Amino acid sequence: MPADPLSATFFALADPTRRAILARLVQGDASVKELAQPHQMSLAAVSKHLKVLESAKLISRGREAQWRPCHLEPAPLRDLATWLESYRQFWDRNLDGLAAYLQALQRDAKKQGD
Amino acid sequence: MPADPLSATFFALADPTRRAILARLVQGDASVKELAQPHQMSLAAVSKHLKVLESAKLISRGREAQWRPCHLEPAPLRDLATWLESYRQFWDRNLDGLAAYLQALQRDAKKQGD
DNA sequence: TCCGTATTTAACCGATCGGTTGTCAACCGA
DNA sequence: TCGGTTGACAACCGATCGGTTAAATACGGA
Repeated sequence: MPADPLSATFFALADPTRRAILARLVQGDASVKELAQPHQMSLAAVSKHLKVLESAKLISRGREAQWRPCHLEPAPLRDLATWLESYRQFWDRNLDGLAAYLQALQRDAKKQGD
Repeated sequence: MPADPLSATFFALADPTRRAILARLVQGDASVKELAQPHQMSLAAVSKHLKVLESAKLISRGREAQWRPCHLEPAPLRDLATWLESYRQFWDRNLDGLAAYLQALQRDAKKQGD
């Protein structure tokens, strides 16, 4: 796993299985077995993916008896958004109407959150 | 290189050298030699990095005599922003004041663009 | 205490990564 | 036409990736 945090974040997200796990965790914490269920691979493989996500601090893990519930951590995603922001000016300059589109997306997200 | 576009984008960005190349390209197109100059590695290595960025469609390449100028392409970054948007609701719920912070960042970027 | 469930670890595997060196192709200018 | 510059390509290398199977660990319950 890469040393610098941003590389670790990008690396962790560069795998569909790991992104699917994150997407699942948006809906709430889950056990390893629960996270593994949709994927046709061994539990050990999923455990490895979780280790990658944890080392990138994208998830944290609790302890509940023999379960190790996974919890989504927003900080690295926020950092990623900050990194992306430094390019927004660039693509705003090149793609008209995108700003408005993203603002609309944000509005929708806000509404859903209410 | 990963098959699906989003994985390819994340993979390409999970390397500091490649991100540095992108950052340089924000300021304008550049030749391979020019892009290689700040990095202490062979030209061939940089050429490989450019191939990764190109296959992820993060850059495109022109032809000017024996030069192959590199050009930053915004589309994958825009797609990445769209992917991130689906998590904004999540971290907005968890980190107060972040939305305002990002909106301020956006405003600043807008101003700079004017 | 022994059993079952949940999860991690270890050892292994083929494929790929990120770098190297060496060679080759394309193009310009003298 | 020849030399110099720019860049790509191939072959190679050690390290790491993403998966496997098998064994070990941690915990609660009967």
